[in-house]
Amino acid sequence: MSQKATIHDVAHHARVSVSSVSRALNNYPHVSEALKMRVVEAAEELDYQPAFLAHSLRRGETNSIGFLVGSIANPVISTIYEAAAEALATNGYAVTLVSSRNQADLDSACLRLLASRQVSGLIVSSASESPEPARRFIQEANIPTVMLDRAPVAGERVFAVQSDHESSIREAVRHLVDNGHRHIGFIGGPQGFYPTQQRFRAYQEALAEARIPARAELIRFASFTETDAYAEALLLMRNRPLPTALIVAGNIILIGALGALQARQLAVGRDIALVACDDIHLTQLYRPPVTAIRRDLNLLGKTAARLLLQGIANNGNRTDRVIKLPTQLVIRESSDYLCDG
Amino acid sequence: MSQKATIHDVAHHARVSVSSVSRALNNYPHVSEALKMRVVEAAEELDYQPAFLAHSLRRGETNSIGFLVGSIANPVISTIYEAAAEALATNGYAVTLVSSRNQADLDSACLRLLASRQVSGLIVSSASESPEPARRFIQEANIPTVMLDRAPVAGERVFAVQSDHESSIREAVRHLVDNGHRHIGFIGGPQGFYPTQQRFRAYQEALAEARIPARAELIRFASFTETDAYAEALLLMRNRPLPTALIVAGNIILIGALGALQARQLAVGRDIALVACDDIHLTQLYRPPVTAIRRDLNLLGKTAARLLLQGIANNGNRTDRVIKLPTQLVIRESSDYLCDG
DNA sequence: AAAGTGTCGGAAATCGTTTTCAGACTTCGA
DNA sequence: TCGAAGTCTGAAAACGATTTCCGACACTTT
Repeated sequence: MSQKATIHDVAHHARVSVSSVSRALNNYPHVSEALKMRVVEAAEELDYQPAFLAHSLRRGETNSIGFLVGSIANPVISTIYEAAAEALATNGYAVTLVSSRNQADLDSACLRLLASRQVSGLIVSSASESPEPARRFIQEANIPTVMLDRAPVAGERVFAVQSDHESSIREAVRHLVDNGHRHIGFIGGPQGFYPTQQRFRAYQEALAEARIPARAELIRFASFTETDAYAEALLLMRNRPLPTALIVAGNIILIGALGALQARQLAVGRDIALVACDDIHLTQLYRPPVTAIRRDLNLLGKTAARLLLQGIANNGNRTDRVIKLPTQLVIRESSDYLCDG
Repeated sequence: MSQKATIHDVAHHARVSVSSVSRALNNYPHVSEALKMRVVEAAEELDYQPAFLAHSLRRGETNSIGFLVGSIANPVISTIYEAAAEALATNGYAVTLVSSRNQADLDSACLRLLASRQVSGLIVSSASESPEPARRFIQEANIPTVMLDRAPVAGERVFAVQSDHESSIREAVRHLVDNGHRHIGFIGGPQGFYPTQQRFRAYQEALAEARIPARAELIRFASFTETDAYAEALLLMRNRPLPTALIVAGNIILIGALGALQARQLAVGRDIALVACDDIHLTQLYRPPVTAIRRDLNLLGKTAARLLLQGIANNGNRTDRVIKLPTQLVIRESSDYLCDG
C-alpha cells in the first residue's frame, strides 16, 4: 500500500524544495522555525524515513559497526556483545555480527566481508589469535578498530580493551600454594589464544616466585570444544603424582574438565582443588561451588563501545590506546581448604 | 595508500566502458571472452570490490538480514543464532543482530530500525510475545520473515519454525505421574511468552488426563532474570504440602530454581524431582544430573535460515508456512526415582 | 540608497553502481 | 545482395539521498 516515501514526496507535500527538506531534517543552520515545522509535520504524516542506502552512499558512512567473534555461543562473549551492542545502539549504530566459527583462518575473510560492507568501526574478538593476514588487514584498512581481550595491533586508529588476567592468576596460584599445594595443573585454551598466553605466563611466573618447579606434564592446552577439553583433562590426570590443584582457563575448558574429574571419580574440593577463569553460573551452582576469576563483562563491552565511538569521532586524536580492566578472584569451596598431600 | 578503486578506474584501466565492466563482472550474456578477460584482469590488478552501498542502492536489496532477539546472552538463543548465521553467511548474506533487551515494548522500534536498513529478510525471536504494534509492523512491512519459536503471524511472506514443546512436557508429566508424583509444580517464563504458553497448556492438559487437579498455588511465572526466578521459586516452596516435583521452563528459570532449592535445603532427586526445559551443560554436570527436554538447536537455526532463504527467493510461492521440530525428553537422576510421598 | 544578512527555491553535481537504450558490427538465410 | 536477426559495446539514465551554487527576496543597518 504505502510505498516508502522519498524526500521528493515530503517536499511536495510540505510545498517546499527538496534541499529545504534535507536542511530541515538534518538540523542545518539558516532554516526558519516555520519551515522546519512544516517539513517535520509532512515527514511524520508520510512516515518518511531517509533511505539508508542513499543516505550512506552520499555521506560516506554507514553508521553501522562490525563485530567479529570466534563464537557467539560462548556465554562470556555473548554477554560482552550484549553490553557493547546496547551502548552502540543508543548512539545510533547498528551492528552486524560475524562469527568465524573458531577457525582462525577465516578471520581474514570475515574482516574483508565487514570492510566491504563499509562499516564505520570494528570490534574484534575472534577466537584464536588472528594470523598475519588478518592483522595486516586491520592495520591497512584504516577502520577504527577495538581489539577486545586480544593482542593489540599497531595502527593509527586501533585500540584495545583487555582484562587483567595475569594478576588474578598470580593471586590464584599464591592462594593454592598457601594452602599447601605443590602440584598445580593448568589447562589452557589454544596456545595462540591471547588470554591463554597471558594466563599461562602468569601461572609460570607465580610458580617460579614460589620456587615451585613447573612440571611440564601437568600443563595442557585444548581447543574450543568441550570434548577436546575433556580429553586433555583425562590425559593430564594420567600423570603421577596426581596434581592436587587445577587451574582451568575458560568456561568451555571448565565444562570439559568437570566432566573428566567426575569420570575419574575425583571429588572437587577434596581430592583436587579447582580454579576457573570465568565466573559463569555453573561455578556458583556446582557443588561444591568453584573458585573463579570474576570480571565485569558489562563494563568490558561498554568500554569497548566507548573507545570505538571515541576513535570514530576523534579521528585520531589523543585517547587511551589500550585499557586494562581489573579482575577479581572469588574464592569458593572448590579450593578453600588445606592440601593434606 | 590505495584508495578503493571504483568501477570507473577498472574501466579506464581495461580501456572499456563502465557498463561493460559491470556486465563482465556480473556474468551477463553477450560479452566476449576477450573483454571479460581484460576486465577480470584489471579488476584483480586494482583489487576492485564493488561498493556495497551503490550496488545495493541500485539493485534494491542489501543481501543482509535482520535478526531480532530478546537477549543474545541466553545460551539457547546464541546457539540457534550461530547455526542460522552460518547458513545465511554461506549464501552470501550478512546478518545484523539487534537485541530488544527483553523489553517487549522495544520490539517495534528494533524492527523499524532493521526495516530502515532495508534488510532483505527478518528472523524474529524477541523475548516476550511481541505486542500488537510489532505484529502489525511485521504484517505490513512485507519483508520475508521467520518467526523463531514464536507465535506465527498472518502474512503473505511470514513463516514460522517452532519446537514441539507440548509433547515433551506431556511426556514429562506422565513420567512424573508414573513415578507417583501428585503435587507437580510449574515455573514458567513470562505469561505472554509463546513457549511458556505452549508448555503451560501441555502441563495442564497432561494433569487433566491423569485426573490430577491442578493446584494454582504451585504455578508461577517469572521474568527473564535469575533473581526473579529465584524469588518465584521460593514463593512456590512456601505452600504446603510441598510439591514433590517441579517443572522449570527455560534455562534462566532453571538456574534461579536450583539456587532456591539449595537455599531451602531441598535435595534434588530425593526431596524433589526436577525437570528442565532446556538441555544445557548445567543439566548434565549438575549432581544429580537433571532431566531435561532436548532439542536440536543447530537444526532449528538451519531450518529458520532455509525457510527464510526460500521465502526470499520464491517470492511467495508455495512452501511450508510453519514447521514444527521434534523434542526429546532425556530422563536423568533428578527425576528417575519413585516418589515415596 | 546602497550594502549587508538571513531565508528559501531551483537546478545540478555527486556518491558508485546497475540497467536501459540505441548504435555498430557480424552472421545468416532468402 | 539485402534485410533481419543476433552479438557486442558505449553513452546515458536511473537509484535516493546530500551538497553546492546561485539567484530572489525581505529585512535590517550604515
